[in-house]
Amino acid sequence: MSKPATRAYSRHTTAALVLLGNLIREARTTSRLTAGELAERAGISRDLLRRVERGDPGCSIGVVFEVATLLGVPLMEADPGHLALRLQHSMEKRALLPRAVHAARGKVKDDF
Amino acid sequence: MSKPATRAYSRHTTAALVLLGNLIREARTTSRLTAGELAERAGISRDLLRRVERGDPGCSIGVVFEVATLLGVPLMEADPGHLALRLQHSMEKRALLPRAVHAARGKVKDDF
DNA sequence: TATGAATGCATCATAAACAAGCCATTTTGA
DNA sequence: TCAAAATGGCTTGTTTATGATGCATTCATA
Repeated sequence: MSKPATRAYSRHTTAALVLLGNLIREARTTSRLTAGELAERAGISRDLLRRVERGDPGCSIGVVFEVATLLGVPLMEADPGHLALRLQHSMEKRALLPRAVHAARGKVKDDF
Repeated sequence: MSKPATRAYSRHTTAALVLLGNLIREARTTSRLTAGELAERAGISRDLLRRVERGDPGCSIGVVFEVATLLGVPLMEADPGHLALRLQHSMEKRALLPRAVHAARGKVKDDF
């Protein structure tokens, strides 16, 4: 009984997922690692790695990011090494932002 | 008995997750959307959105990416709009790559 | 400064991810 | 070519994420 995907994903989301999966697989083959080898290093099953490389939306984001990290596939950062810096800035910025948002009565940014 | 994260994540992975969560929350507050409103639009519970904004590694990557997409938070693409193009290139490239990797006997890219 | 609203955080039931194992098929390199 | 190895794709049982609910706390704004 294959689950009938109770959740819907936008085209953009699907594209991002599949792209990330492709990048991971490319990086793995470039590194000459078998699926079994990489799965073992990542501490996951070979089956799960297969889903990751496919861009399965149901995979845990932590697992996907960890595999990408193991292979050196860039995640959020535009230039490598800037992730930590961006995170720091983000944390500082957050301290300044309002902690709660009350329902907007006027116009809401709705153009998406 | 909540088992405390049987899985281990690297520092880099955690940073990327928290950063993405922060970006999502910043985008939400900037758009003046409450957690309940955004959760409803994303088709998820408010509780899950909270975990997403926290950078919980256990969240489905599809859910996280979908929320980010709803808010316009860039995912893989350096410049917006290039995701589809990158995906296309990736798919073409994949057709040329070897489909199986046999265990390397020589030296393996192991420097990570 | 009130006060209605938003958020944080528990708990519990349920749906879904995940691991393990197995076999068929494809691929690589000798 | 051919045999060993890698991959694809199931299935089953266990672990875990998720939704629903409720409540305490904090916040925004009138």
